[in-house]
Amino acid sequence: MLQFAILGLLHDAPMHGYELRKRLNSQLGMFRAFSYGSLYPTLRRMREAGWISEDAPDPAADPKPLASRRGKIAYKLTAEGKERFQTLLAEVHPDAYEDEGFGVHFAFFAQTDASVRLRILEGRRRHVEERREGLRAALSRTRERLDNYTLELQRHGLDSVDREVRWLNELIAHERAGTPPSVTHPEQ
Amino acid sequence: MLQFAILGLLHDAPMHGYELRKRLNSQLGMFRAFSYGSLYPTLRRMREAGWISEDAPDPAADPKPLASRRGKIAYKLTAEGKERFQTLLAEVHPDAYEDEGFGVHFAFFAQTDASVRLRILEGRRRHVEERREGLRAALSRTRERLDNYTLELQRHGLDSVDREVRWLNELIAHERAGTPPSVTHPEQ
DNA sequence: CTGGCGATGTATCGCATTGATACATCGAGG
DNA sequence: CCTCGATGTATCAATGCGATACATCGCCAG
Repeated sequence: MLQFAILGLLHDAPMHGYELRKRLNSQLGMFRAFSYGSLYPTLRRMREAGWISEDAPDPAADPKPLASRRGKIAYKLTAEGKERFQTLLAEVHPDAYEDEGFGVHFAFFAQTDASVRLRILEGRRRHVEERREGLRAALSRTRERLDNYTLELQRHGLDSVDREVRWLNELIAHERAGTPPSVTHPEQ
Repeated sequence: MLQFAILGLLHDAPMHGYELRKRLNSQLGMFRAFSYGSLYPTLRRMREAGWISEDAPDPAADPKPLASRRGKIAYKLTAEGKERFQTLLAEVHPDAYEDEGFGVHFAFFAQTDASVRLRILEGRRRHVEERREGLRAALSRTRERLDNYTLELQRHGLDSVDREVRWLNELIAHERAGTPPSVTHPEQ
């Protein structure tokens, strides 16, 4: 998940951890927030796996006698890392239906095959529809037994799930027709 | 957060852990999912804090020689637990603006003072509006630089944030007018 | 020109949470 | 009778979070 997002961001250009975190939370963080506490351990694991390399500046001449000597580190993809990203892009893992995973995978849709896009969108729709049915059932089952606020909360939740289904339907229709999405409403 | 939710659910009636988890994910889990791995440790901490008691059936006659002997445990609130719930209901902690915290607190709005309801709704609105401005800025800043899919994702995110603001506006208006919410649209 | 302040940057620690799994009982139905 | 799904308690490794520490740099107000 985090690894997939990092691979995708570094695919464009090498980056420092700081920049990486900013983009994670602005571009991909619609559904998810990431902190340094998970970023740096993940970068270390990815380096150990050989996906990325750390481009540290020369640790040569160092007039500072202090023990804490830190330089800026530019992380970039290795050949294996690019390969790994392509593999992840192509596979339709169940994670791609979950809230977090879907957002990340969707953000890289422009680099994916049309068939993969369609399968992920349809899987996501099935996933969301299942949740919708669960909410609907809960709402009609517990109606009259719950107070207005709880009902309103459930109704709002059902509403937003409903909207996502419609959004997915539009995207799927575009995908089947072969036309790109989001040409319609230009600005709100 | 989890503790608050458990206190609220046990306030109605004693419950087993299994039932507790089901309700956490159906009634309160609109924004959040809970697993046993957090439920049981939390229940243990709450018992140690004196807020709940575990009503275990007699561990007396036990013909099974096996080491693993487990009985059903009914968790229920103590007097301190009820007191603790009232305290949490009345305080407007910053957590009440976050996604997870807001959903839980909102679910117990029927048991809260009108002034607390209003302050939480307004704090939530401010919080969501800030996120909306961030998304708007990101969208207009990166337009033209991103592909259609990423733009569509950001637009969808902005859209749902926008809808929540409108929802909160309605609720706040009802709150100020003294009328209960959700009387309007009866069914979708 | 200097002192502070905010952005950039790397890194770690304790704790909570997840997701998977194990184990156990019980009622319904083929 | 026997399996299957719901009910039920519980733990474990891996992962993530939130806070924090530390360091450099540019800018600009006093």
